[in-house]
Amino acid sequence: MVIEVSDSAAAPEAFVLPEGVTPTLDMVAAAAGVSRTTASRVINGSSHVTTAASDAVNAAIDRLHYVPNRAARNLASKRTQLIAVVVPEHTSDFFADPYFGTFIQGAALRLSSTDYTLTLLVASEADPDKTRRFLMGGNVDGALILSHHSGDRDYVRLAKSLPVVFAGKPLVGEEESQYVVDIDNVAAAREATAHLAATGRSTIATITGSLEMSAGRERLEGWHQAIAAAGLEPGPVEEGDFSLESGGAAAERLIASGAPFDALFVASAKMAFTAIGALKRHGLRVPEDVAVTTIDNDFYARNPDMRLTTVDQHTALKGATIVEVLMRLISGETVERMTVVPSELVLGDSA
Amino acid sequence: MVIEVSDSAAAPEAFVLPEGVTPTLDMVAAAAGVSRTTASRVINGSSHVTTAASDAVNAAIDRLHYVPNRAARNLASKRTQLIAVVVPEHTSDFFADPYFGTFIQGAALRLSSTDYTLTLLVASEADPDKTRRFLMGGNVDGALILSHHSGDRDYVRLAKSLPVVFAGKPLVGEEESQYVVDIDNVAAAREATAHLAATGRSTIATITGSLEMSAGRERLEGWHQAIAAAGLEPGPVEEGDFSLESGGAAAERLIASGAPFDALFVASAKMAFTAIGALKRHGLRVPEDVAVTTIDNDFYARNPDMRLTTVDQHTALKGATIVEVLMRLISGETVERMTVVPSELVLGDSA
DNA sequence: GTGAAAGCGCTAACAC
DNA sequence: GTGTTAGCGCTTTCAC
Repeated sequence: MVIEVSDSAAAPEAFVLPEGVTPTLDMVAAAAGVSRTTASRVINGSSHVTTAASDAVNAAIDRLHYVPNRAARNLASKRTQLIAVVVPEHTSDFFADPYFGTFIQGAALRLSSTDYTLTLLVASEADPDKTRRFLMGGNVDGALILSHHSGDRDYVRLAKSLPVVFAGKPLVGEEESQYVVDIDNVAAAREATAHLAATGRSTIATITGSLEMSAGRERLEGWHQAIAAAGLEPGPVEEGDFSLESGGAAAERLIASGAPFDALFVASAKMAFTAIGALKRHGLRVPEDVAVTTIDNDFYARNPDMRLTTVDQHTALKGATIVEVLMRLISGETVERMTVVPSELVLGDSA
Repeated sequence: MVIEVSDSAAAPEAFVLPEGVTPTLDMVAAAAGVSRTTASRVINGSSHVTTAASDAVNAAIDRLHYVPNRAARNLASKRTQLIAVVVPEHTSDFFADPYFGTFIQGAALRLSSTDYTLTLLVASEADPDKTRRFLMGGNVDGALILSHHSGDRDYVRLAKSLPVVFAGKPLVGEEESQYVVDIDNVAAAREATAHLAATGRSTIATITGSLEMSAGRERLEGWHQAIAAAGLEPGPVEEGDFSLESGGAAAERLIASGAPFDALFVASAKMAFTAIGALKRHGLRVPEDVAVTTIDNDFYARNPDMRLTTVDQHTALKGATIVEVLMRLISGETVERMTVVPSELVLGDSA
């Protein structure tokens, strides 16, 4: 093609990559025989371009292996194409938790089908302002907050000047001013507890998550609701904090209290894992003596020793959904404040 | 300074943020009474600026809450301040693995003390070229490859046009042309196995990792070396693939084979976890009947049922180190092809 | 439908 | 040590 270049016009250079030179939009335009504007239009999928021109540009792009320069594009368009996933710094455990990875996977995968790029922002506790400055400084088009702790208040404020979506409800009120993606914690706990009642258990205890977090409180509420719906009396309650250790510790207290129970709803699989260990150490068989259900279908729930009967909260889907919501927000669409991700009971061997 | 502004020159506006207007470098310069260049110099920490000017600029920055625009900065400087962490798409398990999160944590934390931003790039298997284009298109200053599989060959090639560091050796040869950060797998396996020999065990079996991966092969080699050093005969060998299930399956085969053994080195804690489950199911006590050591001090090794005697490979440190190496590479320093991250034996209850 | 011209906010020679 | 002058590569009015 264009092998016989006459002396006259045409720019042979436009067709040959001068080795090591990154092609620019202008080169593409030249090679396609159109103006830079038209080339830009084609790249950005604008209509109002003849198919002829469009084809020529695309051909040139392929030929030159053209890749748009993000910095230039962002500068001119005043968009960054970057969205931040903000994670808390401290909890060393947080990163090792399968929840983190799975969530990120869902988010990254959803994002990879767009022009957006995900950046992981570790919220420095030593210098919280650094994170805020980065977010507010026009470095990102939006943010996903993947934390649940005290500092959340700051992010709620941040939401006033930047599209922000929370994975799970932040503690503080102001429900009206924040976007949240989460499962229905009350319903999930209700379902897990109802399963225990449905299988004939009469005294259902619970180990709660941190009651400082809405997930903890809501799951406790779900437990209450299911018990009431089944016409039972609430069994003993022990408070955990969603950590691995707290599950076993709470189970120990439950046993030590002497209050009898033949079923147990634990607010998370991570806690259920150690709670069951404690039950076994005390000679209680699961599910024969104590049937156990929980929430999260992660490693702890699928562990080889015993597959738990649990509520799968589709963490990867949650990650994808939160991205979805953020994208809508960024593009100016109207979005529900609360987006509920479906969850479902998965039967295992613990109940 | 410049408090008494006369009617004449000076721009009072420079001191007041016109509400909702993002301050630019020019505004900072104006407010500080210097040229844009000087302001830029101060921001970029260049020397050759009087402290007076420097102070004035910094004061203006604080007053205006100035944050540099990354796009503009990147465009002008031809740097992106972005480094990509490339992870494989497929292995859904990969993300849920504590290794992933812990590694990312280390990398992100190290990076947060720099001006660089980390972006997570999920290598699409459907369209591998997309990942390559993104990386080659001048979108990032460097890349960390956190995969170990077949596709690695592509990244090795990529390393020719972009600073790239691998977490763990890619399979393919060409050791001379790639930067790698890893523990000494041979030494780690040797140490874990030597511990078994040192505690008086005489027949040490092993469950290997995938022998398609250098980590798998090297750990097997370490096992061999330790056994030879102890003057023992090699025990039975079963091949796993680093997956959770493969550990249990390999242990079953080991038992089924009838070959006796009183110790077992498993190439990863993840596999050791299920392998021990299998041993127990067959009435073998750990460590009484079979002493077990492994590699990785993650959740699987610290599980509440039994803390394993294992080699901690300091995954977070590895993440930080790999960033360190990449940063050096980017800044043009000479770096060793291979950087070894220290590892150490941690005693538990399994051996 | 297409192009010309004007920047986006910053860094980097190059003079002074 | 500091300012002036050009762009970086792209999007985007605004005419045509």
